[in-house]
Amino acid sequence: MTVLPFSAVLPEDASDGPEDSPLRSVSTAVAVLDCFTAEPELGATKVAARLGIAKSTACRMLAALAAGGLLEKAGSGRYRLGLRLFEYGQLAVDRLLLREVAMPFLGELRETVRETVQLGVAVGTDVLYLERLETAGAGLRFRTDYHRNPAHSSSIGRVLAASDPSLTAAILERGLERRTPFTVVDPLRWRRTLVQTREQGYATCRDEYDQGWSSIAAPILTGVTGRRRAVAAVSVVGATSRMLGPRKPAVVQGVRRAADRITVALERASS
Amino acid sequence: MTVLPFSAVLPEDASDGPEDSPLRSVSTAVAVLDCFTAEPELGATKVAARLGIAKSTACRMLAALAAGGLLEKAGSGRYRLGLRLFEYGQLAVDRLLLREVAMPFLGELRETVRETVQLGVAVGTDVLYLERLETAGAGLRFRTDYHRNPAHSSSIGRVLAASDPSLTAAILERGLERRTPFTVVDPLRWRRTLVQTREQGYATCRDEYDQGWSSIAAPILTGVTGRRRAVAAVSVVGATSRMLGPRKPAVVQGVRRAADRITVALERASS
DNA sequence: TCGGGGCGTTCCGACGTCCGGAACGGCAGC
DNA sequence: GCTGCCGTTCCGGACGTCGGAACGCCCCGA
Repeated sequence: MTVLPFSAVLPEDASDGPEDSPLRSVSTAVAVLDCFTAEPELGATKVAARLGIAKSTACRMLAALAAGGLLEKAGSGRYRLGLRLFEYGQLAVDRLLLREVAMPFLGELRETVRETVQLGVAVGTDVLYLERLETAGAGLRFRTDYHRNPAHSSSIGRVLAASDPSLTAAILERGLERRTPFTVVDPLRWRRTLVQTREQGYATCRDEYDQGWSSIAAPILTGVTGRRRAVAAVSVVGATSRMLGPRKPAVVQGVRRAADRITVALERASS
Repeated sequence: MTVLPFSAVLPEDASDGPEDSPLRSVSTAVAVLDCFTAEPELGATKVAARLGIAKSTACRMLAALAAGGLLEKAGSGRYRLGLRLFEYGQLAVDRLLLREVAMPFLGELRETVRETVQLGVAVGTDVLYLERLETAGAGLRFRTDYHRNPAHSSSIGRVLAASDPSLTAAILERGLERRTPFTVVDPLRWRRTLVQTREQGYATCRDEYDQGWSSIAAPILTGVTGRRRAVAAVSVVGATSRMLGPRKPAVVQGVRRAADRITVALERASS
């Protein structure tokens, strides 16, 4: 089992670029799948328009993907992502040593802080959440319907960027999109948050993604001493008043402790 | 949002049959993906051998899928399932009304019984677990590294088959594979468990999949009265002594109550 | 240190599969 | 009932794709 897949950074997004790789039909099939990230249900016409291919081609693609279970046919000729993708996805993360090792510590952290706990990695310039443990008794429930965030407005993203110059560059090149009035969109100020993150050993994110919600993250490190890099990060997210008020020191300590213990456990397990 | 994808039954497995659908390369690409359900890591040679295609073809397929993020390249030319599949999979289940509606009730059920709680649907002749809520204080932890079971040796599968003759037939046609000395492999006896399930309104499964572990399941129904069908099922799984001993009535009541409430909530939400 | 085997990758020509346009059939709305 | 929209099917021509063989690499054993 491997700690993490290779493409932790820049897995070549290729949102609309002309796929120049071989196996054109396979490439377009993947592009067809990608259409369903934005829209939950799509028909042949819309897919064809979005990809600039013939309607008949789109129709064949949809049918072929549905035959393989990657898509499923809804009633009126529309399609949606299939459950087989859920299976594959579960297999993919189950085989990640990182997740397996981190899980018990995430559970403990949730018990300690009684807030939502997350485990995230970088995928391109986004943060992908491999795990999210919710807690019942944390007042309002945190939104659970996303699994990917722009890295710049996330405490996990900040932690990951702080130890990875190429990720930092990629994020800045993509641009710091404003989500709330509090999102840090000035490159210089954003870079300063990274410096602070390195000094403190943890990152915070106050109201920058969803107003009223803040998070604190700490890095899970790998590599030899002196050249350590964050492969992932642990974060706690909750209402801003609970995160950055009087409880902040306790939360910070909990997050850092969990991340450090996962780091150690990961080293032992991958040896 | 839709309650459940269409292919709740028989999404055409086609494990090794000669794909007669168009888009041959897409079909083989899907077949390549399928190879990774059994093995976590594969190279071009093994994929080619398993599918009976040329090594060069397999290599191109792997490269194309990796370019799309569905696979990721491990160090030495080997590949594994990519994190993008995890994303797609999460999207697929997030868009299921069933899961969204069921979640709070599953959480409550876990608090009540303090055991692992599952939500499952039928996929072919297997049960696919859409959600599994573990509990910290339940003694030994239940194995968490699978998301798909043969339906015949699962209480959820029994509940689903009990209200679906075509699923029953498909399961029997595939054959009742023995997993433990307690697995019901006699078709007649197995049919009787379905009858009992219908009479009781819930199903049990004692030591049939993993010795020492048993489960109790109740159906989530849909459709008009008189012609109701189980689209999914809730189950509680734990050590056999805790499941089928003195606590059994309490567990049964809890499971049935949760399933009934999800049924009602689903009707209201999809109207 | 050297040689061999295994593996992933690349190259090439011939084959055949896939693309795009147009026509068909079903559905919903006006 | 008509009309527009959409998913699906059919067809011929173009070009992407397949399989075999050769290459380079790494690992293993001598």
